[in-house]
Amino acid sequence: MASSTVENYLKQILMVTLEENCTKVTMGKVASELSVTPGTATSMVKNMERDGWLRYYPRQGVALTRKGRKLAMNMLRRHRLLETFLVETLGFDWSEIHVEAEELEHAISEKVVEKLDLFLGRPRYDPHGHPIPSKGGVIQRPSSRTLQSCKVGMKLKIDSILDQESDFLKFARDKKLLPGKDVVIMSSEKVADTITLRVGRNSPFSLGFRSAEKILVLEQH
Amino acid sequence: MASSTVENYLKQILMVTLEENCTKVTMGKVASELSVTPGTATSMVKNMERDGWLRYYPRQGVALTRKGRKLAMNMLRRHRLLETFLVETLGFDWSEIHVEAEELEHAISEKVVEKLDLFLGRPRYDPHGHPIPSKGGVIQRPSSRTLQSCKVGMKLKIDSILDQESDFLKFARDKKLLPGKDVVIMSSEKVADTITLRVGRNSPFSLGFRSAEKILVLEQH
DNA sequence: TCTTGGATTTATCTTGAGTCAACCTTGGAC
DNA sequence: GTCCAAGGTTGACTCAAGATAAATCCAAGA
Repeated sequence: MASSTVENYLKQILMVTLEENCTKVTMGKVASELSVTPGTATSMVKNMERDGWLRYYPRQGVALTRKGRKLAMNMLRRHRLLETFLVETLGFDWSEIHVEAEELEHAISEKVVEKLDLFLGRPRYDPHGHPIPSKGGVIQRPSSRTLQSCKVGMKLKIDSILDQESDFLKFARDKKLLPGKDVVIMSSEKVADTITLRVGRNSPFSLGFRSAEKILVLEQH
Repeated sequence: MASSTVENYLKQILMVTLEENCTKVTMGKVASELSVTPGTATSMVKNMERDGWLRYYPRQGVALTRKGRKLAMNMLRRHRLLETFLVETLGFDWSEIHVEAEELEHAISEKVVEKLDLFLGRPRYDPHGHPIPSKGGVIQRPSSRTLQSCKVGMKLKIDSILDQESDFLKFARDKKLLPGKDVVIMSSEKVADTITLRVGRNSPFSLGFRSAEKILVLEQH
């Protein structure tokens, strides 16, 4: 059995490999992602290798084993199903569910997850627009790209928001920057480090590159 | 913040005080209830006194403080609301929910509890027939008595089942021994340690005294 | 070759919860 | 009154998880 700390390590490592589309995650990344010192990350990771969760390549990074990936996917599944439940069923606000789910995901059993999935109608996406892995650990990621990487004039549809910060999510909601919405890039100023965009028929507004990186979009054909 | 161990101690102590209708709970009881050695119970309880959860009277027992009672009631509330949710909403079976709720009750936040309560329509009783404490920690206990303490011929209504054992609950369900059902005591054999009873119009069956003690009933007028 | 920044090692800490076994207390039985 | 058994208390010790700090190490680019 994995402790909740181990579960967190696994989930975080998986999220990095998915986001950066790589296999190995560096120790520095692991440490910062989990807010511990590098030393802690190294020793923790060694124990996790001993328990078969991942492979550890000294000075290079870690890669999940099949077993590790399976549990990590499962954590993601639990997390996203819980978030969906909190919003859809209990009427929570988009911006406050992350922390709650973070707690519950370690306590909820496989059985309950399945019943919950069924009850929610086997949703494919959580309220942030993130895909929910299937029971078997399969996750579909459409070929989305970050908003910041797009050119002026492109017609896009918001795919998901790569951020859990309550403040940012509130801002996003205010600006109607929500999964599924149509967006057009009005201008992009490298010098000013700013992208101006318009969501639907609303008035245009600007976003820093840093923030634009957190928005995943799909091209419209 | 209380650890989940402390939460368990509190809940268990509260349940004993409610069941036995007393104020002080002896250390032996605490130890056996939580399946630890007496020494462990004593030292744990001392820490809990230091943290203001209860009063410890050496060689006599412990009594919850207001703060302790409040949290303990809250644990009961969470537990019973969760059980209700698991049965009513997710369609779990009566007999398998205890363990699940036991885990979740430590992870669920106040906010979520409130939303859940609202979603369930502020239920007063859980699936076992146990009253659910209100947000303020008030619990109504009707003047119920154990089945085993009743006389032959009495007309009774099942109030609740004081047991969480999956096996016993399954047996109870098979025999339609459920909260709300009408029961008549057909005979009671002290020598054979047996009570024979009939639920509704079903065929009579027998129960050992030990088991009969676990059934709370209300007298019918 | 040297430097430097990330990675690793090692020794150490903390905390929470538990055991074991020796030792007390106390409330009846005689 | 005395004494004993049952139950309670104590203290020394264990154990497992995680974490840190600081010294050291390594590899890659100027």
